[in-house]
Amino acid sequence: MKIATFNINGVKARIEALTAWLAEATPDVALLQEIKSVDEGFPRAELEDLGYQVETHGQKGFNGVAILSRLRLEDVTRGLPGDAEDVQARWIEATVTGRRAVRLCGLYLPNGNPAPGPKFDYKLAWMERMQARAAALLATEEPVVFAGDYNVIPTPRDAAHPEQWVEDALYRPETRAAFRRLCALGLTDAIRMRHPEAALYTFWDYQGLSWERNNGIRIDHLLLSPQAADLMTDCGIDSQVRGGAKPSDHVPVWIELDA
DNA sequence: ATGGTAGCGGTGCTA
Repeated sequence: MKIATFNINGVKARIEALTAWLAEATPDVALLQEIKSVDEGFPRAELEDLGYQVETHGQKGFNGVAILSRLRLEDVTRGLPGDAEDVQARWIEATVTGRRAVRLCGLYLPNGNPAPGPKFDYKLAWMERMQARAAALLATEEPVVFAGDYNVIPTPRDAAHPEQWVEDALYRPETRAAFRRLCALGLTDAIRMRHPEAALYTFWDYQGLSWERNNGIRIDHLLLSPQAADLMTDCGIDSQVRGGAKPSDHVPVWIELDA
């Protein structure tokens, strides 16, 4: 079972790039972030025509997450528990069953800039809520995958120029500490399990010739429960997508599970 | 060097 995460930065602007990547990469499941669309505006038919079940959690203008799956999705839930006042569409869950059932969490973690400030406070509070949800899911001892745009640069190795990020909400000590607390629950960073030392990135800014200069950061992650980590046979980053036509500023990251 | 790019939606915000 191939599971990918992709921040597509606007699903309507990206539908051609998205369908081209799906045809090439053929993931069984794609977790999308920043669809920037309400549910009614999502280009559902184009993706259903490729054989995908489509589950969306949209919002007008900003944010928004979705799951595409060629295998049947069940028990779909929308929204991160823990704050009834939070209207931002950043979390969706579903169970996908191949030879085994896997619980999927698709997430778009808040950016948090400028820091300090209310947006940074929201980011840290959101990470605390994710901590609670992850702990609850880990207690099931089932395979669980937490995939998405974390807006977290975990270590200096995850940025081409870490010194440029020291004041940024993606790299501040509080952010990195919250990410480490998540990992300390027993989650495994799929890419780092397979490639502990490599300079690998998933985002290159549109500005300043970042792609041409490989001035990237690694902020899109798949964190695996112990039972999911046991099933992983491969993983990768489709960085070539960043060089394609009308690209997102993020690229897909994927895992293969023996499930 | 106080800019620069992109999406959404129809202005300024978000990233």
